[in-house]
Amino acid sequence: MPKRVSSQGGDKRNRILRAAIAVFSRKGFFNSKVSEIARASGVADGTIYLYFKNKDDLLISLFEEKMSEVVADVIQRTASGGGALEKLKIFIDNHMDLLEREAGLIEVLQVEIRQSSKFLKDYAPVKFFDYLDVLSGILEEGKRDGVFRQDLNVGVARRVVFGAMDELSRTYILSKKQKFHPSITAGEIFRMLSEGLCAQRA
Amino acid sequence: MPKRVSSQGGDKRNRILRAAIAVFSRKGFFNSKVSEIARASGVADGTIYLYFKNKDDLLISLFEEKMSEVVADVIQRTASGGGALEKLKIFIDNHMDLLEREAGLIEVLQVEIRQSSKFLKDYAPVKFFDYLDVLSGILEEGKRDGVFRQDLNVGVARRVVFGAMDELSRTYILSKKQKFHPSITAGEIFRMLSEGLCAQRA
Amino acid sequence: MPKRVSSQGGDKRNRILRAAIAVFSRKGFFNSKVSEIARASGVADGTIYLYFKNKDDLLISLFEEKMSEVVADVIQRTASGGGALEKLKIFIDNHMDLLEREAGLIEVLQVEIRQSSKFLKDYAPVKFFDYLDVLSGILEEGKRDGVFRQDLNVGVARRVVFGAMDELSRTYILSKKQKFHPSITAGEIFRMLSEGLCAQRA
Amino acid sequence: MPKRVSSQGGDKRNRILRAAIAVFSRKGFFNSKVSEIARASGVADGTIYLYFKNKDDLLISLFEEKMSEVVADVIQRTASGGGALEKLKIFIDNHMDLLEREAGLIEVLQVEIRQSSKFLKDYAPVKFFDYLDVLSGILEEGKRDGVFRQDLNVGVARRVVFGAMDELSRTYILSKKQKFHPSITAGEIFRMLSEGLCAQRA
DNA sequence: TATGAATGAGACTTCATTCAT
DNA sequence: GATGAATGAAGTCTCATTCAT
Repeated sequence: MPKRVSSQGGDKRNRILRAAIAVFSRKGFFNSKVSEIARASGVADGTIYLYFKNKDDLLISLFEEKMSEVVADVIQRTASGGGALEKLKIFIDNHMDLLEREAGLIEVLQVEIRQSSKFLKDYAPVKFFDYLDVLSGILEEGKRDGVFRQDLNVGVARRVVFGAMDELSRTYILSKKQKFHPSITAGEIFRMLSEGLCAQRA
Repeated sequence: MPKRVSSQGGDKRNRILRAAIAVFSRKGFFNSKVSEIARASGVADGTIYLYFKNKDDLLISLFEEKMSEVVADVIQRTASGGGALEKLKIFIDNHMDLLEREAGLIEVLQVEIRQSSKFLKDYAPVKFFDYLDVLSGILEEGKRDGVFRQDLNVGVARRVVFGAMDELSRTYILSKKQKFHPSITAGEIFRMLSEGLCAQRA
Repeated sequence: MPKRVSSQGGDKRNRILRAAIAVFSRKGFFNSKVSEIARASGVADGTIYLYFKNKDDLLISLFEEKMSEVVADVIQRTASGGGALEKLKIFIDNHMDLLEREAGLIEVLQVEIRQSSKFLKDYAPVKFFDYLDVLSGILEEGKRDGVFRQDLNVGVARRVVFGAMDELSRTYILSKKQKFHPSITAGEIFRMLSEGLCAQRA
Repeated sequence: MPKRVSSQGGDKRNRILRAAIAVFSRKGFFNSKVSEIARASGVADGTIYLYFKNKDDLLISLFEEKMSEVVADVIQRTASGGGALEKLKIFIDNHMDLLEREAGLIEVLQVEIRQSSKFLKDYAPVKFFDYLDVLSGILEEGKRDGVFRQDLNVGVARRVVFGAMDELSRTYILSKKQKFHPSITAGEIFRMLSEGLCAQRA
């Protein structure tokens, strides 16, 4: 297996990864054929097995590597936020913006990875937890600074935030009419999560 | 094809449906074999095809029928709530409670059906929209009564609510340690959505 | 198994036979389903097995019984012919006329029975030989009376006659435009076989 | 799909085709299993699908390709005949001779292809018509040259000739005792068709 | 006799993976 | 490293036949 870092930038391994995102996002993991990814990458079927152990490994590698970039990126972006609330806004904006910047990737994550824990033996989506941990960090900071409620259960809250973003992502992806523009929706989500649904505080 | 309505409750069609829920929820749709469902139902492989057109149809039927019951049930339950806020609480409580009452079903809905729009040709998960529509009704009522913010975007809000519940459901299902008990979590979700994350209103 | 001769005329066994002809002639033996024949007969699937041992037996019985009628009929018809030549003409006319009187039956015989010797174990199409024997009889009579050539090989000749009629039958059946009307064609066949292709005798 | 033209004569595609002829001719199309053809070809089941779309395609390809050779060959052979009558004799001799040279092929053509028009959707046996067209050409030539009757209906006549040859072929194939030797029979057929059955012209 | 739900063997076909070149 | 023809295990589905009613 060739080393991951190649001398050339437009490297074969990356072409396969990119093609896999495209194919998986279009047809789903189980309906995608390895030969299809090979064709889309411009390599032979067998070549894929020089870079990845098998089809499962292709999906996992894809997720791990791309998610690493996403996590590193969102850490940097939120770092520039003044306070927890602003950081949360950046996080949400960024997530929804990924829908446009990395449409295929998000689509794969949406449907494939979240069920992968069930189908792929012995796989824990570490990078997904890293992503959630960024959220936890923001929420903790907010609690510490008195911006968020002191009795906030961060474990639940981070899932509420992620779930909201994620569901709107799915809506966006599946909707053919594309009713919500992701960046506009991001604002709505942010307000709803920070202020709540109620007209006035109980 | 035998008639759908049988005099006995423990009818063959239902046995297949129940077995399918169990198998699909354990291994996922694509990893489930029809023969496995047959074995679990105590019928021959061919018998499944007397009641369902094919494997896809089994999944869709399962979803449509079980979701119909869930929708009818939640409509009735929320009807008893005094105001929109109480109805919302009931809705969320009920959703999280389904995790215990209908564990397998929820698991199937989680991972399979929601992606089905992509994989199953010409299938729109009508019953899922019915479920969301119940939420919309509650949110609209809340706006009308001044309980919820007047500028609430119901289309986004219902997805935020559903996404939050759904993500916590997944967390619950996938977690082997079962950190959050669903009913306790329901309270957290409700508070977070109604009041927001912030310590005080901006 | 009920006795073949039933008290009622419009008997169940006959309904099945008639339906089988219709179905086999439309889709061919291998593409026809027993349940389809049952439906077309207005009986239950299982009922067919009260009258016939299995699907093969249905085909064979159909052939034997209908062919018996055809043979008996053509014997009677040719008996009225004055000489061998006239009898031959009657035989050919009758064969082509069957295409209209018993379209489905002829179609089944065409494609199914003649290969049956290969597919159906231990089956000799006795009735088909009876039919050919009628032809032999005519040819022999013609030789005896000096109407046909003395050196005629009857074994070959009867096959030539039958093959010609049969091929034109197939043409008629398969042709959607129905170029040849069977009775007109019958005349052509008769002339060609009796006089030959040549303009004048060598 | 591997390229059709291989450098070696004993190419994989051809091995499959040859095996298919053997198996189809022995058991008939519907009773032949793909796995049987694979075994007879010495390839894996899946390999067949690298060269042919499906089982139907295998039959059709077999027919088209082999029949092309037969047509090309008979065109060349008849070309050497002096007149229409001699050409007709060559045509008939050749057809009967195929029974020995290409026994399996003829057997497949006999039973399978001629019914295929009914069972295989959207398939017209073009090559079969090409074969008949060679006959038409000979008959037309004979009419033009005054060798054959001027009032000969070529459309019917070519079917009479073909039907006669074909029926004798079947007789030969099915007969276990092999009463008629094909080449001897060919002479009988030729005489019968050219001169007719009658002792003297009516 | 008649029914038709149930059976289950077996067929076709797909496709992840391998390995000789 | 790269190829892609070949493999063959495995899955979905069909349908002739049975048998309890």
